[in-house]
Amino acid sequence: MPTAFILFFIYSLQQQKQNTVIIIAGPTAVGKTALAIQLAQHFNTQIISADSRQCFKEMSIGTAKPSAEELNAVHHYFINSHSVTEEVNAGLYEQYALQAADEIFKHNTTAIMVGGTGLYVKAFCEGIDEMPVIPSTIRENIIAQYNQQGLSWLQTELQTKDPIFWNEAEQQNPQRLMRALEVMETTGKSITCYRTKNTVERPFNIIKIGLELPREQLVNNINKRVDMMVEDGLVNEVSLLQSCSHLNALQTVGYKEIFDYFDGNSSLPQAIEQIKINTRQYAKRQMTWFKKDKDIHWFNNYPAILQEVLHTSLI
RNA sequence: GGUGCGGUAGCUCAGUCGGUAGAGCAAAGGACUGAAAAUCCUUGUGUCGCCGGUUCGAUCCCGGCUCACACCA
Repeated sequence: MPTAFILFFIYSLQQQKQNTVIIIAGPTAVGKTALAIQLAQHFNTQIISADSRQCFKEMSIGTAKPSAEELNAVHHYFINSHSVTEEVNAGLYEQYALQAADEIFKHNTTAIMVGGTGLYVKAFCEGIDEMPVIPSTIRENIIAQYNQQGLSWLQTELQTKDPIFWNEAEQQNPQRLMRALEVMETTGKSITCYRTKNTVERPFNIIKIGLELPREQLVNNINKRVDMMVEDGLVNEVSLLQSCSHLNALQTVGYKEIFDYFDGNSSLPQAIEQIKINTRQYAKRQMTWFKKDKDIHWFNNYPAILQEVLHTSLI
């Protein structure tokens, strides 16, 4: 039983509440999927993905989804559950994942969550504040004006319309500024009014496990995986999505670089190299996020642990 | 062999009318409550090809060498 080492650790953390969600976090290409499936099989339970891109059914190769066999072996929530044309965000994810956990707890006391989207994991564990629904016309209008008039226009808008937010804002970050502006224009209230910083107590245990690899090894995994994606037909997958390239779902490593290639802005080898670089940077951002979470129990060099434990079955 | 152009940060290059240099990218670190595989912030990095000359002082001017590229033979 290769997951023995981590299982032993999980059992040592048993708590008072009946139900438990075991969360596997970590950077891309570290080996989260394989561990999650082993754990799910051990507990005879199901998996909730916490990945903001694998939920899209049109995007498979470039998002490194679990294989068909893996999906067959263990039921996954939030994989292939949405279309790229649908809006998916952290608030929606919280609701979706809580429901999925409820479903699983009907038949099991343990659920597995796995994914690299830190904000989604946080929304699930701690809750995310109720926010007003923004009419799409307001959002589109703001985006259009920003594209036309630039950052300084956005900055002036916020300075005059929402000075409370402005004082604590990332003043160079257009996405954050546009978000605050759309809330102000919709409700007349500052987005800061909606941020309670309260964390919700969930009616189940949460055990967080983080997987980490030495930098060099992770880069190696990333490079190999990107080459594999290309062999598996990444270019073709992306070509089928060309008409969707403007959608949020397609603002994704592995897709935007191939769009650049289609647009004649780079050669294919250049695009592939850029995917590797951008994936590396993405993995780094993931680590920056997860390292801040003091509840995560880290396992370094997990494959090496596996090798060690394979022969000394603890369970 | 001759002519031309070049050799400056890990990469692509800018620059110094002579006072030992700076952009982009990469890299490293960080932030992040409805776009989060997104978005944003911070930070280095150097025998300025080698040897000599002129000069108080050379990466810059001069001479030689060397390497790369292009063209001519």
